Amino acid sequence: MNSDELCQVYRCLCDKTRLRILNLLSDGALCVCHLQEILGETQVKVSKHLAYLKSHGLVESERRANWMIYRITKEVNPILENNLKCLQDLTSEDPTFRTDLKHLHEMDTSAACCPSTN
Amino acid sequence: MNSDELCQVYRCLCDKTRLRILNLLSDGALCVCHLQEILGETQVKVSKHLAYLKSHGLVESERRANWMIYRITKEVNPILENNLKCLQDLTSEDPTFRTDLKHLHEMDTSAACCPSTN
DNA sequence: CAGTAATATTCCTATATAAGTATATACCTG
DNA sequence: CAGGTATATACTTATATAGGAATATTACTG
Repeated sequence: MNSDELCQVYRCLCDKTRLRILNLLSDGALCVCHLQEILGETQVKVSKHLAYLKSHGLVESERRANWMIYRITKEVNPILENNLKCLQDLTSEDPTFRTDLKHLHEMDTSAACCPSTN
Repeated sequence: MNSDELCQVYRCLCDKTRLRILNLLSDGALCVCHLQEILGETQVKVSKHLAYLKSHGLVESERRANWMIYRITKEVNPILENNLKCLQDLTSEDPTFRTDLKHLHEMDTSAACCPSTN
């Protein structure tokens, strides 16, 4: 990785919605509709931020029927990995991250779109 | 630190000139003219990026006669500290960072503006 | 105090990007 | 294939910010 790619990773990290998405995906893959529900944001907004993250290689996606499942890219960028750990440390301090994760864990994962339901 | 402050740190990190500055300052305090010379950028550009970093608390400055000495803020933000370490790891891979540090070490530090000359 | 050096700020323009509205695409079901 | 659901894209507007030119500020020197 060079300095320009590094800047690009930070550009991905400097938006709150994207940080929230990455925080949630750190816990495992999720479909757009679940992200949308947890974040309480519009479909367009979530979809566009996911597209941004994907276009810069931080996440990857896979279609399952109607749903698109997003996950942190498997060969994780080391810088990203490092910062995702920081995010987890912040979870205890920041109410947004904490509440997001709480919602995630309370969520019904029996729906067809749930990646775990395979 | 909360999620908004975290975003702001990443905003500081997502510009190449600022990353180069932080990389150099990781090695110790420097005046604007030295940064300017090493980076090969205009005075305005360097000064404005330093102002940006300062306004968000990543660096602090101190006047010494005609010169302004900038350094990484002493009570370093843990996220910043973590990423500065990553920068150091990247130094071996990225030509820009490496060359900047090389210039720094070759620089004449006997000038009046040098922070070490105290 | 006049001149000079170092640095900061103001004003301007160009570009990236965030977010909304509307529309398109992909896939499933009957 | 018609209709519905999930997701993506195009278009538009507003805002942040990068960078340049000119100017202001601060401090030193004689």
